[in-house]
Amino acid sequence: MPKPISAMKKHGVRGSESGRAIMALLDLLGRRWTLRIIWELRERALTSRALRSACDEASPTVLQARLSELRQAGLVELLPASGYRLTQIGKELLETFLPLHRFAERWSKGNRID
Amino acid sequence: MPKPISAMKKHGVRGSESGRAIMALLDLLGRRWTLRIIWELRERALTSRALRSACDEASPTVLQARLSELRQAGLVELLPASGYRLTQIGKELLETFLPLHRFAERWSKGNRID
DNA sequence: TCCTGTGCTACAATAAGCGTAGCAGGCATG
DNA sequence: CATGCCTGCTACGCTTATTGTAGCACAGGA
Repeated sequence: MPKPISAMKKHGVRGSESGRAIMALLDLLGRRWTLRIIWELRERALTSRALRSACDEASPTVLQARLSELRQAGLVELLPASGYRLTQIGKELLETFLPLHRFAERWSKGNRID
Repeated sequence: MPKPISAMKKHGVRGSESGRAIMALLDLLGRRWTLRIIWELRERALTSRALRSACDEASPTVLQARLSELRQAGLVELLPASGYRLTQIGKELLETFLPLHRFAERWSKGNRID
């Protein structure tokens, strides 16, 4: 880790001090459940509890933490009516790695997971 | 986390028991330094120490762990001569989120990181 | 009021990550 | 052989992140 989180300004993103946006983004996405959350929100808004179910009953502690970070980053927003959903730029992010889905299939075929 | 890591067969990938390749992939990529490592290997092979420098002097413990996982997943290989580099399918993975670079720039402009 | 669902949080325990230091092996040079 | 330097890799003690369980306050509907 570039810097201890506790040394950052509240809500900062590790790697951002490098001035390289890609580092900050990779760091943000490289935290547990972040990618998964974005993935689960790919086609519909979800309430926090529905999201938790979708994420295999992950701990609400981390989920809330990730949701805060994602909202802070402007990638996810909370609508009182329908729950959490991707923002416009959040959807753009999703689209950049939608091909990942097809890749995953190809990859798992040549890769003995268990 | 779907299951405690210690409950998995050695070298398994969390999420793989769901039968959904994308989950296993998202989980693999959603560990610290994994995305960054792939990124740093995008255009050249690196020795473990060079990779460590590139990754802002990250702890060798985690780096080695990630490299093992990535090799296990067939995305990275170690060449005695030149060091670590992406495999063919590893490069394909990289290409699926190369657009991330451009996205990161766009994203950071509308996002006050610090 | 009572029930249900929402977003969210406390808290203790476990697991992951970190930083320092150092290992064995290969391979050149003296 | 001895010395030095580089490689991949690991031990270990400490800090941080994540987990799991439980529960909060609030809002709406019956």
